[in-house]
Amino acid sequence: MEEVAQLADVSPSTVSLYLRRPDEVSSRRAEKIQAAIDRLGYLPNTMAGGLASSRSNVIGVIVPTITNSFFSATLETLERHLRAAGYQLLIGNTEFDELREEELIRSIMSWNPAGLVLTGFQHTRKSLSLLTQSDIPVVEMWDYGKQGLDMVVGFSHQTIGRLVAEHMVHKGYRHTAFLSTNFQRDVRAADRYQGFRNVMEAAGGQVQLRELVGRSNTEETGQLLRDLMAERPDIDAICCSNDMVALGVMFECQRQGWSIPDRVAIAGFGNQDFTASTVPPMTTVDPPREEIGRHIARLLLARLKNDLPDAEKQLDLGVRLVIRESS
Amino acid sequence: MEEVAQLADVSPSTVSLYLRRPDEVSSRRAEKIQAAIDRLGYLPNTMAGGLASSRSNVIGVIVPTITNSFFSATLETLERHLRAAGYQLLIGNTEFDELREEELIRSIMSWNPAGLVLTGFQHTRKSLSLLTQSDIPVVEMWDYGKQGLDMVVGFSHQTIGRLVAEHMVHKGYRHTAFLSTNFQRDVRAADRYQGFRNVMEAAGGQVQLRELVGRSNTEETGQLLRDLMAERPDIDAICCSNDMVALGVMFECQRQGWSIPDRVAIAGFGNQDFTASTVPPMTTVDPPREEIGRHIARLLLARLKNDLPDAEKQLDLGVRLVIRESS
DNA sequence: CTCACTCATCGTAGCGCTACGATTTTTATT
DNA sequence: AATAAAAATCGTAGCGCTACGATGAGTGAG
Repeated sequence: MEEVAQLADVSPSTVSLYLRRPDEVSSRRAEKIQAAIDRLGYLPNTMAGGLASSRSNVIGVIVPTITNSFFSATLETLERHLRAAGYQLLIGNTEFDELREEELIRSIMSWNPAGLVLTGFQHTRKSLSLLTQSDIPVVEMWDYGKQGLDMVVGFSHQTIGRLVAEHMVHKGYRHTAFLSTNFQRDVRAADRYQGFRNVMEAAGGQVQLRELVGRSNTEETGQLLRDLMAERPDIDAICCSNDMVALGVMFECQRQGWSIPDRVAIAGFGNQDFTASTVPPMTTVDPPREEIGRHIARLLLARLKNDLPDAEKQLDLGVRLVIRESS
Repeated sequence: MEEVAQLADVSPSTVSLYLRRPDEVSSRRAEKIQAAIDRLGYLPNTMAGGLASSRSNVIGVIVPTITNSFFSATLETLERHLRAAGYQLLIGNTEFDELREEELIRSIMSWNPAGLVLTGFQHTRKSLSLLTQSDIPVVEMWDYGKQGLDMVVGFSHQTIGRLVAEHMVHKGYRHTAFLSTNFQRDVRAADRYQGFRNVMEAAGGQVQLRELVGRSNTEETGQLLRDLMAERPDIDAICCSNDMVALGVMFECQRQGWSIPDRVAIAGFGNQDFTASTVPPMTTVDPPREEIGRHIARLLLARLKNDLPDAEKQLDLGVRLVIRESS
């Protein structure tokens, strides 16, 4: 910066000002400064800037895993919008472990970030106290309906289960199963199950619950399905905790020669790209992946400019039931 | 830090030393300092530390997209290994745009990172000069065989095409097609095509090339396949640029009643989880997703300790052809 | 042509930490 | 007990920038 200033024949302060608020510098000097910057290949030191101004352009985002098209689509959108506003994302993944989340929060907070985005409402006590003690804006995403720390952008997972169950009840299915990734890993799947079961049982139907042990994996899914159908041959519809599980179920049905939806109806969650093309096309629920990212950026930016009314801090983006031929 | 020092009755220097190299502080003070830290909930300021030591614990990683299980698996592994060594990942995605990559490099370099990980060998002139002018360790990943900037960890995409072609030639297929995501978006798919075509044509076979327009998407894939087969009904094998495309092809075959592999054989790339469970199970090529992450971490850490011999800077991790019933 | 006023530029004092040499304390040796 | 050597602790001077009040240049009115 010193060097740039010398070459442009101005003081370092002016260079700094030019970098931060270019229109407050006369165009004559602005040009000289820009020329000097280009010539020297000068890159400002973000850390020094952050230290001096005691705020940073960092926004931390913590997701369970980035190997999952759900969160990664949100991340990508969020990144695009926040980068456009001059922010840098610091991404951490908890691998579905609350303690890792706590570590990550600690680690990210040491950057004194401008904001923090977490997935869901489940955090350790320590995490909560860390977050409430600092006054960093926090967004909890991908869920809705519980007490949030600050801002919330998501949707209700119970509603998803409810929508699918209502659809299945309407279609006349009563002997159903809920085939799920492990609840311990994916707490929100448990909410979807709750929603599904409440409606199904209220309508006089039954729900058999089966959880996968490891990461959801189409092979294990096939095995679980065979066991389930051997034990409960009357099952006529299966609600899967996500599209990947549903895909595994569809493959197994094809392998066993069980026709979909006549022998058994199937529904997933996620509305992943391939669901439109399975044979038959898959009924699923479309979560607002990108919208979540977009709205988080919006709320966060408004909050950082201090004009976010309390009334708009919680956002339920809803979901859309996509009915196709598999049910 | 000041406060911690006062509470623990030592100087700030000692607190700093304790934080950086705890075993150089007597256990008596170490305990007092830790107690003070806990009591005050002290979190060190990473920016101040980075500024003062003029090096940071940041490692930048730039991938085309994180919405892709290829890169995200590598990212996850890389993150785990580097975090264990005290580094923080700064992730950027280029959305397959070289200019965005340049911007990202600039933005990440302003953090003066300890290292930088890029995807592939294609960069703008400016990017190259930025990278060569600084002495930041650079890793180029997910490719191999071209001239790298510094370290390289990946595998040859031509080899992948070659392996699939050799397998298909061996099985007697000669009227083939290569169905691909857009080469502009995915430059490495073009290498796979080259490898495939070289071998297939050398064996007297033919290759029809078809590129998808947008993001790979199973619906568009189906359309493209129908057109292709209408135009070239003699086609007996299709090599797809990745598993998702191959899945779209398999669905369309099922819909059309074309038996796999009798009417047409199919191969993909990626060895994604679902490939083992499709009907029939899909022939594909397994890339060393996690290994790439692991080895990048290893090379980078060795390099940062200055003991990476030049001979070990380039790493071809190879791939594995996974032959299943679809071909 | 002067004066008050506005806008552009500059100088200085930190931001919170680390590096490093100076100083003090502890330990080992005779 | 005295001394050297080693280990632990401390004080000071920045790291590269920004914030902010001080200074200088430019502008229009009288």
